[in-house]
Amino acid sequence: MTNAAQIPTVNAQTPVRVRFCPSPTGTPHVGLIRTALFNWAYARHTGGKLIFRIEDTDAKRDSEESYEQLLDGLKWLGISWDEGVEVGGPHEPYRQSQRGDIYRDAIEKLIAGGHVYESYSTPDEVEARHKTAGRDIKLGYDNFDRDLSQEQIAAFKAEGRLPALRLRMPDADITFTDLVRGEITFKAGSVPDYAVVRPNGAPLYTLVNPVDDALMGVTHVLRGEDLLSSTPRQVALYQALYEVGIAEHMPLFGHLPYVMGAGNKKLSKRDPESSLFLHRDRGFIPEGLLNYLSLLGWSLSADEDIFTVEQLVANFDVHDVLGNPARFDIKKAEAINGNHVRLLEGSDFRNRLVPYLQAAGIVGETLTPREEGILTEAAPLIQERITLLGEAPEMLAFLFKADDGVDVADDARKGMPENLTEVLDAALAALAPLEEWTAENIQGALKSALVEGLGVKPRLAFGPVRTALSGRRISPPLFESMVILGKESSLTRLKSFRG
RNA sequence: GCCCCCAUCGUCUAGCGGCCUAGGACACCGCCCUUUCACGGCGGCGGCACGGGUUCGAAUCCCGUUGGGGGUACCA
Repeated sequence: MTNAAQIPTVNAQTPVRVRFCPSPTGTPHVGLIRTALFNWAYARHTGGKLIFRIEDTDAKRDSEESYEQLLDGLKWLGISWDEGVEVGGPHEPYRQSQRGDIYRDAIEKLIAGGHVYESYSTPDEVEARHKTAGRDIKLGYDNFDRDLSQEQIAAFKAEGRLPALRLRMPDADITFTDLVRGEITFKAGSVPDYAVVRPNGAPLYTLVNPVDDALMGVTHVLRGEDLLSSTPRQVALYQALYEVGIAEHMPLFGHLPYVMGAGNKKLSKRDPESSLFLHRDRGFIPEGLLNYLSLLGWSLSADEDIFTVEQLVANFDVHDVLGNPARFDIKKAEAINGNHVRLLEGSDFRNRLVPYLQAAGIVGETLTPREEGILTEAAPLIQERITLLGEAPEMLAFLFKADDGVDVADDARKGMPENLTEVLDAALAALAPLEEWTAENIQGALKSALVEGLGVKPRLAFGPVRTALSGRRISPPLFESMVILGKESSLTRLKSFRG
């Protein structure tokens, strides 16, 4: 490591190569997705490449199901990658569990170059040494095995002990310029030699992540702030990798702020709001969720909160990302989603409702022509009334049900006028003779019969009709709903509600 | 303990030395529109953590304090 040539760094001319490299543990977390989004946006903005790599080096925690969910989530959101799992690329394979030979080769080179050494101390022994010396065990590894003599090593081997491999950290400050935080320096000696290979030969994340980034030519490492403190170790490893011919340059690092949950803790996997799929199930649309997520640490301009992913790509630059943690605010996320729902083209909105209607059991797996028709007419009625697509089933169910299948919610029975029966009778009498069943005619007939005729306030006049037809206190616009239902159904429901 | 990061309305943010008596959005509270609920419109509430510098001038630069967060693994 002495007098070694300094590793060159990435400059503004270097074509951008970023990567998203999750470990497949658990269901996709919105913080993870935000990281994927920023990497993707930066790649698209700069005309660079996004590599999608899977860091499944911990067999105990990784799962195939989680891997599938990652793919599902990314595809749903439209976050595409240029190299990686499924699409292939020049650096296959892209799952670290399949790259064992590559790591073995890197390890051999690092050993040959004297950058890593065998460490026989067990964690318990390190802790014990700290305790007897009266030091805090939180100090971490004590570099005990750094300069073991050949005799000591032979003795450990004779005991049958297997060594972990540790990177020899340089005895100098480590400085790098973070893309979102600026220059950061870790003082010499503050980071102990760290393990890169387990005693059983399995490489650790600390090794494989930089090795793969180096091999894949990654230029910008954009990742969560939780990895900030491991950066000096990676910088040191990169230098070693350069010296043994594996790395060509030092990437630029950018640590994205945490996505916080309630209180002052980061949004936990156990926190339901962290689940990408929960949001999808509730009816977030990709446009809305992506818009909201990109607002966590970044902003388009001083006064625009609603924007498209095209605008994001056109304007996104990591240098503009803020370093402070952002709280995930579900209310704001929903409000932004509502804006995007309203922005949807009518037929697009209508079609996106189908899976939610199916999930709620309102319609079957394939819609009947009649259901298709109802949906087409009803969708425009609720597009500006909902913020989440998942609200549609409750609002539209009555249109798809049989006349005798309408349930009346408790709160819909409240607030009925004293003369409920009289109102219903008058409504029936006014509607029955209508020849042209249009919203205008229905409104006119009801208004003159109830509001003007009986002198009932609009709220009390139309409330009973709404409840009779929909069974709900809240519904799509009443007269238009009655048109969709048709005259016969409307009158039938009015009669049966009258009892 | 040590190391590192962060600090503008309740929340997300604009602000990169004078355009700031600090702008927008969400939330909240009024009013208007109105067949319910929404949408939309108008208005209100509400913030530069604190203390020192630097400067003619600081939310903006520097230092410190306080507060919060993360790391300190043979997890990632």
